[in-house]
Formats: sequence, C-alpha cells, structure tokens
Amino acid sequence: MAIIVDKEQKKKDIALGTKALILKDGINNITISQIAKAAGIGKGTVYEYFKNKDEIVFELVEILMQEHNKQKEAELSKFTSTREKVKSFFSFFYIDADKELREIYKQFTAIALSSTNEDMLNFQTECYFLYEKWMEAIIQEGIQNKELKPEIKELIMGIFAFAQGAFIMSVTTNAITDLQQKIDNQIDMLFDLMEER
Amino acid sequence: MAIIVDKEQKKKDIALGTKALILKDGINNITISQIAKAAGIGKGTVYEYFKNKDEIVFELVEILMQEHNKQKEAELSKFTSTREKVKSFFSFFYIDADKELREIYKQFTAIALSSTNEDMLNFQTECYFLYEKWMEAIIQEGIQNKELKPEIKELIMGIFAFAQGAFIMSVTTNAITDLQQKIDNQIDMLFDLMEER
DNA sequence: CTATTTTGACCGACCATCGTTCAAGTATTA
DNA sequence: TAATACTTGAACGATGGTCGGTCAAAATAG
Repeated sequence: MAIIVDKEQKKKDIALGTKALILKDGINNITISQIAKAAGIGKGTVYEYFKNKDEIVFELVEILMQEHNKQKEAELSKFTSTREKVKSFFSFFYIDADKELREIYKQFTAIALSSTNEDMLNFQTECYFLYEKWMEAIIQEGIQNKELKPEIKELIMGIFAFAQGAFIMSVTTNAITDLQQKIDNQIDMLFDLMEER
Repeated sequence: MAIIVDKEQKKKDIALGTKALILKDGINNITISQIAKAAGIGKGTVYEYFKNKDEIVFELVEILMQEHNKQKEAELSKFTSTREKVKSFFSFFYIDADKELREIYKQFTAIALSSTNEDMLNFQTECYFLYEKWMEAIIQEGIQNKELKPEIKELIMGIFAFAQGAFIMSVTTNAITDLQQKIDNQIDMLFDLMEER
C-alpha cells in the first residue's frame, strides 16, 4: 500500500481553495485550469475528485451550509420571542454575514435549475425537511405558550417559499430594493394576525 | 440598398424554430450548430441575431410570455370572485397548458441567476410591475365590494414571491409533490383570514 | 432598358479556447 | 524492489464565436 488520502477532506480543500475565485467571477466564467491553479493541484487531479465544475459549487454549498446551520442553531436559541426566532431564521437572505454563502447559493440554484442531479435534489430536500423541523419546533413553542393560534403553522411554512421567491426576485429584477423589509414585514403581518390576544 | 429583413421578426422565427430543441434537451445541452440547423440557417447567421445561446432563451421567454399575458388577461375577466381570479392568476405555475412556457421560464431563471444582463433585468422588472398592477386591480375590486378587508393587499402581494419560491422548490427538491395544492391552499388561508363577514 | 455598383443578408471554414482523458511519472509503504 | 495510490500536464476533441467572402436585390448611371 501507499499513501491513502482522505478523499472527502481533499474534496473540501479543493472546493474551499476555489471559493474566492467562484465568488469573484462566477463558476461559469472560470476555467478548470484556473480552478486547479487556485487549489494548487494539477488540472487532471480536479477530475479525480469532481465530475465537472458544477459539482465544485455543490461541494461548496454543502460545506458552507453545514457551517451555517450550526451557527443558526446556536443563534436561534438566543432569541426568546417566537417572532424574533422566525425573523432570525430568514435573515440568511439578507444579512451581510451570509453574503458569501448567498452568492454561492445563488449560483447553485442556477445549476440546480438547469441540470438534473439526484444528489443535488436529495441535498436540497434534506435541507428543506431540516428547516421545516426547526420551524415546527419554534412555532410549537409559541403555540404552547399560548402566544400563537395553532393555525399559524401552515402559514409560516409558506414563508419558506415566500423568502426563497423574494430572494430570487431581488436578484432577477430591480423591483425589490429592501429584501429585509419585505421579509420582516411579511412575517410581522402573519404574526399580527395569529397572535392570541 | 439590398433586401431589408425585419430583424425583430427573424429573431422571433429563429427562437421559435429552436423551441422544440430547447424544450427537449435544455439550452446547455445543445450546440450552436444544432440551433442553426433547427432554425434552417447557417451558424454564422445565428450570431447576426443573437450574441449567444442564452439570448435565444431570453427571446423565447419574451415571445411566449407576451402570448401568455394576453391569454391570462382574457381568462381573468371570466372569473367573478376575487379568490378565483387570484387562483387563476397563479395557475401558470402548475397547469398543463403552460408546461412549455414553464420549462423555458425555468431555464431562463437559471440564466438570469448566473449572468447579469441589463435587458433581462428590465424585462423581469416590467413583468413584475405589470402583474402587480393586475393584482392590485383584482384586489381593489374585492375591497370595494366589501368582500375583503383592505389589509389583504400586502399579504396578497406576498403570494407572488411565495408562488415563485414554491415553484423553484418544486423543481429543486423532492419535498413538494402537489404544487397546485400548495399554492391554492396558501391563497385560501389568506382569503379566509381577510374576508369581511 | 441595361449595365454597373452598392448594400445587406447569409454562410461555413477557420481559430482559439476549454473541458476532459490518459499514459507517464512520483511518492510511499511493504 | 515492487506494488499501490495518487498526481499530472500534454494532447485531444468539441464547441463557441469570428471573419472574409458570396450572393442577390436594389439603386444608380448611362
């Protein structure tokens, strides 16, 4: 036997090594050669770890999302009011701290829309269910405290799609100038309707 | 001077000539040569009318959207209840009749997310404001009839983003099985909350 | 009316680039 | 040394995009 490299770790290293480049120019505007150079490996080696350029963005999203999820989980526990928890949850779409992940996520969404990839589908599905679970727990708390009417559940789940859509619109149109205001406002309206008084 | 062709018309002809191919294989999986062949012109001629492949999808979206908007405008006037009008408005995202436009729209969204193009941004912005205008008119009617509370306005505007987001999710995850049910349900919930009784 | 020139449309051979492959090479361990 | 694991960049093939040239219609000149 000879060297055994940790394939998963090396994938991560390569992806992270090209992160800056992908953020700056977008995956469609950079070449495999540039990627190899940025990651400090040979062109052929890239193909030992990734089938194509798109998969590198996928790997990056997975890494950064996982990190993000950890932070978010900690963050959520800091808030006491249900409303603030929900707002904090969706802050991903506008806070400056998540700017990089957001850009990668944008590029990843473009990829997901134009190719069909089982792994990507499964990843996105898992994310969806994870977030749904979180949100359910948050809401449940509010309902048990008698802060909220039980009917809020499905409405709040709709905020997932709303926030995603608003984000896409903010990128693809000039019509949405203040995404945070848009999202927070929607959450406030729903909570105002659903608060037990 | 020599022959003068209607450039705009020819652009449309070329785009429509490749529609089937783009629907079948996706713009990323076909070559300019294939496009030229499908449109019955030489490869060089494609570049007389389009800067690149993406612009052909853009042209197609413009053509089909315009057509779609005409039909939708007529369709909307057929419904009497505000709720049905709103539901009909968003049926674009699931009805079988709009399947083709939806596929083109999907590919176009991927393009819009990965490149920045002034013209595309403006087009999407115009669409957004047009639909907003329509929706405002529909809602206004309901408010004046005393069917609806005035507060519904902003909530319904949120449905735009919701529907867009739910559509994206239905394509990029396995979590959304019945998009129509999801959209209709959200509309029903909002209307139930906002109906004057 | 005919010949000549001008012009716009059209085209496909050509070029440069880039994704992908693979045979050769290097490093490590037994 | 030999076997194994991994790396690599030259080479290949495909494709997006360019460009010089052709053609036919229209304008103009004679």
